[in-house]
Amino acid sequence: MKPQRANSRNDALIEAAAELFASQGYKSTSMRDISKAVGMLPGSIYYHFPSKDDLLLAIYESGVERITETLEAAVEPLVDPWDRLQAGMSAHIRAITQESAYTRVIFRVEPDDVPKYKSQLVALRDRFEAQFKSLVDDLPLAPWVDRHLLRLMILGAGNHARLWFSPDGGNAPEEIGARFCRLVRDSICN
Amino acid sequence: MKPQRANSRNDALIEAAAELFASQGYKSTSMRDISKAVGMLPGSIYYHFPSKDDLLLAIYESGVERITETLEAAVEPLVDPWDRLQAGMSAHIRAITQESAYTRVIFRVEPDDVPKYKSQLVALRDRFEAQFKSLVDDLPLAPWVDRHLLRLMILGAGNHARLWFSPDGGNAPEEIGARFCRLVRDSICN
DNA sequence: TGACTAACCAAACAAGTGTTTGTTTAATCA
DNA sequence: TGATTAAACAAACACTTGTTTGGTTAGTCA
Repeated sequence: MKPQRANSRNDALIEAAAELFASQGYKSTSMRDISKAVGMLPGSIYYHFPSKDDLLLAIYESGVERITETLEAAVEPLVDPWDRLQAGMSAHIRAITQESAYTRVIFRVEPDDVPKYKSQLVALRDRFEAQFKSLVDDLPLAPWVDRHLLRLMILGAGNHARLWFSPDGGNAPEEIGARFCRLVRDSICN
Repeated sequence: MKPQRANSRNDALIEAAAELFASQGYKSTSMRDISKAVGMLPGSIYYHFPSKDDLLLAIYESGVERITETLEAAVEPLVDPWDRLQAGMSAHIRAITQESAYTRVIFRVEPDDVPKYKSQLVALRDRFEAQFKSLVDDLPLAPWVDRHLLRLMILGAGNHARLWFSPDGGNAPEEIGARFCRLVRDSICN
């Protein structure tokens, strides 16, 4: 009466692959790397997934699902538009630097790396970025502000954190998100 | 009396490699791709460069030299700190989206892709990013503004443009740089 | 003219790639 | 118990990878 054994190995496989894709990138991770990490032979992976590309696609889908839910959960209880943006930016930084490997893969692996599923991967990324559209649209801004470009700036600032964030020593993701939000919000010219 | 023939082929080779690295990425570009693009056999490349890694390093160095000079030239004649920042951001966007393949490689290929020269590539990137440090430091800002994080936000916003910039249809790099700068400068809360 | 060299070709090399095939083991279920 | 199936192994396959080696050609220079 323990039919979960089946899924457990499948989960371990996808988890190990996500960890490697997130830390080494897609092209630099071989099926042999993955098989070694999960403790099976290279060919055995193909019982669970038809190809390396499909494996990544599955990780991407899980990752986007997680990040969208996490972001929604962080924003939902808040009312003030600026509070909501801050919570969103914090969740963004968290997903990119700390959270599960699934979410980190989304920002590490570019859709270009998998021509076969490029459009799907782009669409998945868009689903996440779209969440910021409403966050920005709800801000009480002067009419001349370019909300589209503001959203792109916010997303860019968050994505970039992957390259400089340091888990120990520097600030926590929540602190970074808060400070980013304050930069956007406050008048910063004298 | 035409000893430049030698360098001309060398330049064509590095140029072709830069074009491919910028558009396809480092791992996805093979020496055979490069050799085909420049019109020689794969092995012939090794007369000019000792390895693929060294080829990338040379491109990186040229790219950083170009972008730093371009940025300096764009900023140098200006005096007002905000004008200088705007010129810098425009140059950044230009280098990432349009300019020579050399500069685009810097933002497309991550140092992680070349473990052998990772530290050198990171150092080269830093040389570029350092230029923004002085641009941000010279801004007349309220004392509570986190200049370090502001610089990271600006760099992130620029780097991100690679993923959404459209040469035709959308705005020109200069227009984007100007609007980005205005977003940073103006108070955007009501 | 003859030695020298820059620049390349032609062909292979060893290692690594994603993937497939046939087989085995262990658990499930009638 | 016996048939069935999930899940993996063992071994190879066809191909691509960066790179090396030895030879060839054309131009330079004393």
